[in-house]
Amino acid sequence: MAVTGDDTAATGDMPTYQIRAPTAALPQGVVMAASPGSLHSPQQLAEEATRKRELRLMKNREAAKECRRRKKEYVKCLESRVAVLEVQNKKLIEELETLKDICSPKTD
DNA sequence: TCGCCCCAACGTCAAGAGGA
DNA sequence: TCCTCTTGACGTTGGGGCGA
Repeated sequence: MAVTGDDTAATGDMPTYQIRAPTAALPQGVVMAASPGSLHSPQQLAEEATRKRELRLMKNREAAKECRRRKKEYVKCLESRVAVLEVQNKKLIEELETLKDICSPKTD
């Protein structure tokens, strides 16, 4: 997998959401087409067209699943970063208040 | 128990990006 | 220019919660 989101979670740069994965092997059950030169009759052509469509749908089905998986991962990463930044922000506000107390002149 | 709503996951289509 | 991949959009489906 080319997406390396975990190492940047909640710290530095956002992971690249859209990174192309190297083309994986065909899903199970997919059979490569016969060579086009071996097709002649309209029926054979129709079968070939159907087979190509089914192959395309199968690939896109898998691609959509993977795309959603990456998106969920990305969103989780963003959420955890938000959580970290909120804690950080809270600490800084507290620190600021402390410094204000220290530096402000006493008015008794 | 039933009908309704909400949500997550899915399959498909279409458009755009990028490589050959 | 063609082909493949990626992803947003949309409709469908199944499961869980909730009130009548």
